[in-house]
Amino acid sequence: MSIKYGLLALLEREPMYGYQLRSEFERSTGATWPLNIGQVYTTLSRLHRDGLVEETGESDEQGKVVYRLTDPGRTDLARWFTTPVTQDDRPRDELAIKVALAVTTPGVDARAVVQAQRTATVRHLQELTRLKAGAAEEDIAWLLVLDSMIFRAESEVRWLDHSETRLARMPRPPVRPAAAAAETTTQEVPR
Amino acid sequence: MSIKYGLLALLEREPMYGYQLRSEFERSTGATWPLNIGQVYTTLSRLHRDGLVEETGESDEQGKVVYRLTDPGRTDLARWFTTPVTQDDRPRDELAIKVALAVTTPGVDARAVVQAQRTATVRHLQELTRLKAGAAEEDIAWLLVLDSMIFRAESEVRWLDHSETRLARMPRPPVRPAAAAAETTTQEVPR
DNA sequence: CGACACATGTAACACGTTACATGATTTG
DNA sequence: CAAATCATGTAACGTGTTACATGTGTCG
Repeated sequence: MSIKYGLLALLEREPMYGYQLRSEFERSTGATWPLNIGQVYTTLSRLHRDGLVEETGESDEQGKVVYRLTDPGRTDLARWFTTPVTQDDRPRDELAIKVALAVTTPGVDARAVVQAQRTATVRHLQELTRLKAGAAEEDIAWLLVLDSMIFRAESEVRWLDHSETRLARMPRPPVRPAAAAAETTTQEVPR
Repeated sequence: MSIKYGLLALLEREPMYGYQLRSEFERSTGATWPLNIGQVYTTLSRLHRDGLVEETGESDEQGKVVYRLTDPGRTDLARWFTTPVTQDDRPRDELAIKVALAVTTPGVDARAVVQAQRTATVRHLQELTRLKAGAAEEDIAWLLVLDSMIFRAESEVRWLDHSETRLARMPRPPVRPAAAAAETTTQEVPR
């Protein structure tokens, strides 16, 4: 969904062709989320099919297919901007799922998972800080995206620390991978 | 991807059938990310095709198709648990994209977007706090997921506030939707 | 000329959602 | 018995990625 509306927003600024849309999108978000060019074309064709964009007469130079917003497209875009993002819109959080399942999966040391992630996230945070130092002051969009990622990474580190202390005062680290699992449950052991 | 490994992790705990996998997954994550039952079956068939799970002889009751991890499946799962989530793994952040594009889209009041989102996120945060108050102390997985969402929502509010002040000391709120856009740029005006 | 960036598209596949079809078991 | 829940699956579609095919324009 984000791509669909990303393209519509860029077209609201000015009519554009596919290749241009990709570079503008990546410029606006500091190439944080590189946009696959194939997807731009398929998304554009769907937007065209649904009447949200139309081709300006290809009076332009050869090849380039320039698109422009239609009125329904403008309406849809305005709706997107005025409607907040809800929990249902957000994708599953892989990290949260991983840690949540780690605590109940036999043979997995949940605290090791948390610590490894913490190292990776802190490293990422340093990279973000470095990027921010070199960012142009007038590139507001990119600065906002950068800050967004920094805030998120910081909160992730805090959550990981919080999780570690919560795991520290817990019953028992799960038993060893292979041996000693049968004497408690005694389920039917195949082969 | 999270689903694939979610299923593998549950199967590491104990062999299960599809319907059971869905309920266990939702129980572990507090029904935060409801799991579509159709997807469970298609994912299971892919996992089976790729040799990561196998059917235990359907010695079980009629109907129920019970799956069990294979050794390659166990290996793949262990790799998932020991490899941190990187930036590339994460999906695009729709909110960040929305705000970033709002600042450069004519006719869109970026600060209104930020404020509307803030209201929605604070409301969500209250709901999460309410949920946490009623959560069982021993349900560690669900508590971790809840905390994860709380930490994230809090950081989102902080970022929105930060963005608002950044937007407040900015050149000019973009011009009105329709009129008065041509006298500055004088681009070719179609139709 | 040859390499590289620009530009458009298609095919194949993975993943995700919604909706439908089908039947067994449980329970009011 | 009727309705709800349990249980498995498929079809259609949207979205995203990777890879390929094809051609133009530019520059060393």
